[in-house]
Amino acid sequence: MKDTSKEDFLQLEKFLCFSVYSASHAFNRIYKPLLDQIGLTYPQYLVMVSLWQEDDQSVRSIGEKMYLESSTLTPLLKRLEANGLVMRNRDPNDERSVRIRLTEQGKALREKAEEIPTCILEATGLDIETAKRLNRDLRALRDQIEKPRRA
Amino acid sequence: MKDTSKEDFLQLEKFLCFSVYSASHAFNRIYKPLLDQIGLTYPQYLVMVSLWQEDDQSVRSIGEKMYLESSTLTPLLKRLEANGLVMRNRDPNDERSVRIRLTEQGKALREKAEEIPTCILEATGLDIETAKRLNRDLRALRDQIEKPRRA
DNA sequence: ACAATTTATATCGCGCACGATTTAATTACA
DNA sequence: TGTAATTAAATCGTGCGCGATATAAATTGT
Repeated sequence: MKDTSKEDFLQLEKFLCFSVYSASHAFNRIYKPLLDQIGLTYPQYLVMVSLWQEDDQSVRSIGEKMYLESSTLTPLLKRLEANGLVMRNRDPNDERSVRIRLTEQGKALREKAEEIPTCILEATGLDIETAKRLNRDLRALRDQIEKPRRA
Repeated sequence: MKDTSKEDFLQLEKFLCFSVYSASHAFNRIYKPLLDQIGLTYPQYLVMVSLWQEDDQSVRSIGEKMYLESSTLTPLLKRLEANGLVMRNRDPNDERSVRIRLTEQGKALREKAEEIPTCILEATGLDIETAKRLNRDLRALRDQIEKPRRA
């Protein structure tokens, strides 16, 4: 047998972390042409999805949901603000926190964005069941990894 | 029912792309403390894994395996070179391409890196079977998405 | 009330990651 | 053979993503 277990272990394709890494980039790439049409980047789109689901969130709240630091979100949100999609205002009840609210334009963008997920699911070639299972397993994996970080 | 199908659709957690996105970051984060010890970043580590598996590759070859552009790899490989882990030399048979070869130091690093995957698998809390299935499904997903891009 | 601590966001530097473009070498083919 | 087309890397600009640090506001403990 040519593949000893050690050699076997070193194959990139055997690394779960690489499959996740490359699948993540692959998603980024199919989303790009669709998101270009509505002027969003992929992370910006995910933030908008979160805001469409629940408007008027603090930076902190968005960060917790997206697993991102303020050092990532602050500039991203400023870009969304510069593009007229959100407003950033200090919370009068707690001047430390900044509330992010959708502008009318930001709300309106939802309509255009709504058809995107269907296009994507099509491109993945997945049946609903596999997609659901993958989603469930990946969430569990992420939560397991993040658990000690949030404790 | 409070969740209409449209509202339901907008939940971030229902987005497979977000699960992949956040799982990818999660992996990055657990690898970091381990990779810090051997002076590699996560993408650098993946390139090194590829080189440990097969030394003396062209930039192009690495790019195809990792799904990365030369605009990403060139600076990354220069950093590996600056750290004394690889050598970059034009291929005498085809001056267009650059061959990447491990230095002795780069080869030696493999020993230290070999224990990492075990630590990681432990942190994921996955049983082998689930890990294998996830890996298989994600590769299939990635390949399906990349297929039209490589055709 | 007030000093010490905690919390929320922002800033900075570094390293990806990509698209668009450039440069140089090779190949195709008229 | 010589010119056009293709190929391989590199360069540049933009936007993440994070750790370390800074700043300012709120909370805690006395």
